Amino acid sequence: MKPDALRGHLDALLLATLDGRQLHGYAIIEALQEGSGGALDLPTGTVYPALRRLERAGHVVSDWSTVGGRKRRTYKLTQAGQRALNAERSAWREFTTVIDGVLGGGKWAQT
Amino acid sequence: MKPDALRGHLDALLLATLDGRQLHGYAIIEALQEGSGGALDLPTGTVYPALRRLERAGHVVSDWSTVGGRKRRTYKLTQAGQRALNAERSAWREFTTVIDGVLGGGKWAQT
DNA sequence: GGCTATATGTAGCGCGGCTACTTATAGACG
DNA sequence: CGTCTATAAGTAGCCGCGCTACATATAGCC
Repeated sequence: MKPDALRGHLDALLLATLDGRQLHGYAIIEALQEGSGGALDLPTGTVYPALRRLERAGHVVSDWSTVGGRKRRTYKLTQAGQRALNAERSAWREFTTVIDGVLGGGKWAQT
Repeated sequence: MKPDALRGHLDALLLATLDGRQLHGYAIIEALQEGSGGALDLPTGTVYPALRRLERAGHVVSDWSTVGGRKRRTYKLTQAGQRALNAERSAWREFTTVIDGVLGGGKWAQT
């Protein structure tokens, strides 16, 4: 998976991963690995700044906790984040429809 | 359609647009508009540099012609470009499968 | 002590799509 | 003729964001 492909879709992935549950950053990375069958292995330098952006945007909120001596910053969606997730999902659907149409429609399109 | 979403997928769109026919840059932009139902309206500052990148990469070749007093640079796929298009198509399929899985798999995934 | 896993974070790079602009011709309209 | 639109190609430079490469810290195992 070329890295550029994620551009503009990372927020959707993070919001979707937090949908209905609260996770800390490290767990989000693992959840993304699992949920993608190993295809997504996002570096911390990608995920942590992205989470802070989402928090600044008001899409998620975070709480600190300590589990087994290790500090965790646990994130969960806000209402605005839930709305943003819905928007991201429909934007994704529209996006794939458009690209699919162009990629497939070259030769064997019938009107 | 947010501009970032295209990142990393523009080459696929251009190659697919040139699949089985030869077009000049301006016509490619129009073909993309048509083929996407108006959703894609790429600025020339996006398309022309991208075509030159594809030519440097050996995926397309261009020929100059003059039609109605206007200069046209007409592009067509090379064999390498055709192969690249196939690769882009399967990469796209894989990409959408992965993202679809994460975006959809949040709550109602069953194993 | 050293290694791995867990956990969070930052500085700075690099690239590619976009904005804004330039150049040029044909044709329509008044 | 002057102006406007459509057609056609191009460049300079901005900007955002995912990535690389670090730094930091604790728990647990050998």
